[in-house]
Amino acid sequence: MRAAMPPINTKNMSTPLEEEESELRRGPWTLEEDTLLTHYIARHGEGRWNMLAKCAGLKRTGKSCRLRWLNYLKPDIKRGNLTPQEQLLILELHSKWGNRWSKIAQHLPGRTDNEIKNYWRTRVQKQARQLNIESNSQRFLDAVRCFWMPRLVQKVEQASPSSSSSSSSSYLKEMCTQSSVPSQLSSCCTVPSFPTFSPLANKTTDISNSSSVTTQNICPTDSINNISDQTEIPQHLTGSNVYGHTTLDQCYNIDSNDYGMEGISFASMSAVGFYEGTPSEGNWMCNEMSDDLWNMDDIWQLRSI
DNA sequence: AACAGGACCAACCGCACTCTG
DNA sequence: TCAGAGTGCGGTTGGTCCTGT
Repeated sequence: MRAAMPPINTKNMSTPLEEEESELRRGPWTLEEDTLLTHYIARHGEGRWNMLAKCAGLKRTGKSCRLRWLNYLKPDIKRGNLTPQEQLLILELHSKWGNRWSKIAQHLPGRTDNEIKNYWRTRVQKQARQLNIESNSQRFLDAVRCFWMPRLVQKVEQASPSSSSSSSSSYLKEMCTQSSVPSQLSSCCTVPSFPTFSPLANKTTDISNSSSVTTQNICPTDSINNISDQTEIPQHLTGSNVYGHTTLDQCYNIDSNDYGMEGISFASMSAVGFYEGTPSEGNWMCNEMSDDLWNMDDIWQLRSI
């Protein structure tokens, strides 16, 4: 992900004449506008955005000012790559709430709904396209939960074993301590328990020690999105939980240093019925996927067996 | 070096809901 | 109760940057 650059954009600066001609400015914000907005809010606070825009001397709509403040200028906005924890959280919360970006964003401090939405559209939906699966389909949701999320959990553990004090990992920890598996999550595959704050397990297990890996059943077959919107986050992820009936070896390559879907085998996908297509021209298997989540070598190797 | 295509992300749009007078 | 203003949200678009050829 590229670092967001300050909105310095002189070519979009209007001349006075142009400003007279068009009452309201549109397009990228200038540094001057950002300064005006920031200083005004620092003095008078947020709210009444239309009035604020006028009083601050901004030739912008109130909506535009609000969006700029909330998505970019607000002091607590966190910029830069989403951490594996955050990605995991997004996947999990999206599986529960769907495209409720603002609601999801509430659980990722410093991240905006817009940023999360962009992440979903550019990264997650890309995977769905390459799998020839509708990103809003249950099949894709299942794939995410059974294959992608466990890998993110691994990555989180490998990358920052002591990060449990962060807000997101604390949250995830909390998730694992709560239980109540939705009845619709019947077992269909087997995956390891994840250590500490895995949202997928309530057992603490060293993932690096395969002998200690325990299994649990989790299967997202039914619509997770149907889970009550009123349910607080962790309640559907629980101790016994979520991923279907293939073995650990089938499910993913535990030695992979990458995270996400990379390293997940075609065989395992097929085993649980996630992928029914065949590698062919134009589909995801034929694309180069340098930064993608599925390991092509594994896929072809397993297909040849 | 130039170009094309894709990825990324800031910003806009339209709609729905809430608030206020 | 109602109309208009304000606000929030999700979907979409367009510009910029990156990468591969």
